[in-house]
Amino acid sequence: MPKSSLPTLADVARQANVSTATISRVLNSPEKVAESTRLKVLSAIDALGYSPNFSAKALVSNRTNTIGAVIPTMDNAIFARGLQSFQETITPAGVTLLVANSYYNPAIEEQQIRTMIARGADGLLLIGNTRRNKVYEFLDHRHVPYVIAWNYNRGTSYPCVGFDNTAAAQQLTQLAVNFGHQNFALISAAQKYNDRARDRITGMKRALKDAGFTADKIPVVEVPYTITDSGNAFKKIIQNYPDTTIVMCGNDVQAVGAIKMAQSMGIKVPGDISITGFDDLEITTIIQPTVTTVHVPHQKMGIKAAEMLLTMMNGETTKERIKLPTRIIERESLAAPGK
Amino acid sequence: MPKSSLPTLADVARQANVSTATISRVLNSPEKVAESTRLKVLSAIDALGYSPNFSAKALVSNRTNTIGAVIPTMDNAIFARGLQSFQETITPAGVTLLVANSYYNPAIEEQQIRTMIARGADGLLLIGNTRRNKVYEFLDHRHVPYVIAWNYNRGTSYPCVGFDNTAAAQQLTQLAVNFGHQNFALISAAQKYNDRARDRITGMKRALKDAGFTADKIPVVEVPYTITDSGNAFKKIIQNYPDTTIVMCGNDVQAVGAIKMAQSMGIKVPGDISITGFDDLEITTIIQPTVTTVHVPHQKMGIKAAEMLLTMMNGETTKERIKLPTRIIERESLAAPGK
DNA sequence: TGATACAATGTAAGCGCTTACATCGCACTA
DNA sequence: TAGTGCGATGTAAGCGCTTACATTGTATCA
Repeated sequence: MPKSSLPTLADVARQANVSTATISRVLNSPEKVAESTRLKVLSAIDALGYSPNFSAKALVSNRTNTIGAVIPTMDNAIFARGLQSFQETITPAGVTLLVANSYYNPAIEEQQIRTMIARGADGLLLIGNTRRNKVYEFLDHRHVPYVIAWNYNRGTSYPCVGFDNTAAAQQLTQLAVNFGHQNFALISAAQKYNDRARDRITGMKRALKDAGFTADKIPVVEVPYTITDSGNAFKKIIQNYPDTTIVMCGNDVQAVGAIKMAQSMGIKVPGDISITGFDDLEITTIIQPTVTTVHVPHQKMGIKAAEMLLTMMNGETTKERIKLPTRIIERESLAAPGK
Repeated sequence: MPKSSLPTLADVARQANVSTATISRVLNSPEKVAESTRLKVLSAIDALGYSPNFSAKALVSNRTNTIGAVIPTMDNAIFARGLQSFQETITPAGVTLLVANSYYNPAIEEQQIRTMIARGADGLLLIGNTRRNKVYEFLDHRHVPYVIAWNYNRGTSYPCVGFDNTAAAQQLTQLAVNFGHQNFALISAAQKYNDRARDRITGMKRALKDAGFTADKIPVVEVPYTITDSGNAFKKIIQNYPDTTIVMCGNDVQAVGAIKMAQSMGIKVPGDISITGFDDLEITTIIQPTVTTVHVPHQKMGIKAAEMLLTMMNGETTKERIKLPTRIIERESLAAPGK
């Protein structure tokens, strides 16, 4: 791969008959250079088609203008959309996005974080809070700013922008209780390495407990965020717990899977069984019945996270922690049992 | 942002009592170093928590192990999903992904491409073919390998991996003709800067012409890929062309928007009006009626593109051009008129 | 008119790494 | 024993840039 020999600062300097320092100044602090010189240099740059070597610049300035994002997967609308907003915010600041996926696996995530750091990322966007303390120490030690998004964690002190998964889930469950439901079942993503999923379950159980139910007896099925897996989970629930009147899902995709399966089994939603989602993805209004869910400000989260990171990269030590509001979206899939 | 003073090669060398060259060898060609020395060096590296400086390495080796992807937007499942597969393929090869969006705007795209190059991307993933020749010349001149994905273009010679949008659309339209439809209307994304959209329209019109229709008279409404915009487009079509029996959309999201609007207007799909999509997104099976569409191998495209790029980055000059097959997926939204 | 200040530019060191080339020491051979 | 070859290691020259410091030229003032 001979990247051919591209013109360097020295080439431009020769062409313009000035020193390399002057070229550098024209590029980085033009006000320090006389108008006439600047013009001369600019035209030399143009003539040669010069463009500064990124690596050299990064080496000496210790800045890459790159932010690394380590997200679970892009194949989930909530992250794709949030990342899009994130990017739209950092691009105007001249910062570029480096992306890696963890597949909800902390070991892989840790590896990816190290990769990002090794590549000189000036900042990091991280999702949720399921990782070893060692990682934070590592990051702090390297003085790399980072922001935790998608979850607002009490009891931690990392800069973060998210929302209270627990409270939102609790609130939604409370609503279901008010509708008169008594026999709950939950479908969730694997909780072990996913604090958002875990918090949602926690919130649901908390509401149930508050309402006087024996939360421990509520069936919880853990499956990936896919329509098929969730459909199967729903089927299993109905078979094992025929009294169930409501299935609450940790995510809209799972809710859709459950609804689809219900319909194919001849079960009416919400007539026979109510189903709820979480995230307020577009599909919740496409399917029939539309899905009662929790609206989450994904885009806003991406934007806020970006702004915080940008601030921190400028040396200001924001240890800000932003809790964004969520809200229950009542649609058709949740109703009183038997209605 | 004092990145604190991280240990350098020299530090490790001092600690292990060898020269910097030896450290470098241990890292890059261990077989050239004696076992005992290697162990000594490794433990020094470990003790110091050393990790090589990416910029310095890149500067001297002229390699960043980075691939840049310039896609229209991540906020569209087809790109998000394709990019996910793309990434899954390059990661094991030690290559990291740099992402930028063009928002379907060639000027922005060009800017982003230059940014990627300036950052030393070793390869580029580009979508479609709507850009000035100058860009290709620029890329060729810099010897940066690139792959055009999402469209297979006859008449060009760039390495690409895609599918024949024209043929697929033509085939789908042919099917509609066979069903007996006579009054067509099309909903598309803006064609000007989107060759995929353009090709699909071309294919549709070609089929219509072949069937003896006056293709020029077919109404075509251009709107963004959103449910709302497409719904409005549908409404407009119905108002202006009440005889319409089928609305063919350039994308599944648009099809969903049209169906939703039809239903809210009391129009039966496909009874009163048939509607078709393109891409075979998941939503096509969630909505009722399910959407007849064209299946496109997004993931495979991402994987193939990654493989090609990886090959080219190793110096092999694959000018390969891969045309992936598509296939019509017949579902419920297309039927004979009046059925 | 000579001293002073400051704007414009140049000089050169050094960022952390790779690698061509030089050096060293030892086993092997004649 | 001297000569040869080779594996293991060291030396040092850059890669292309930024920037502290040095230098130059010119306007300003007493």
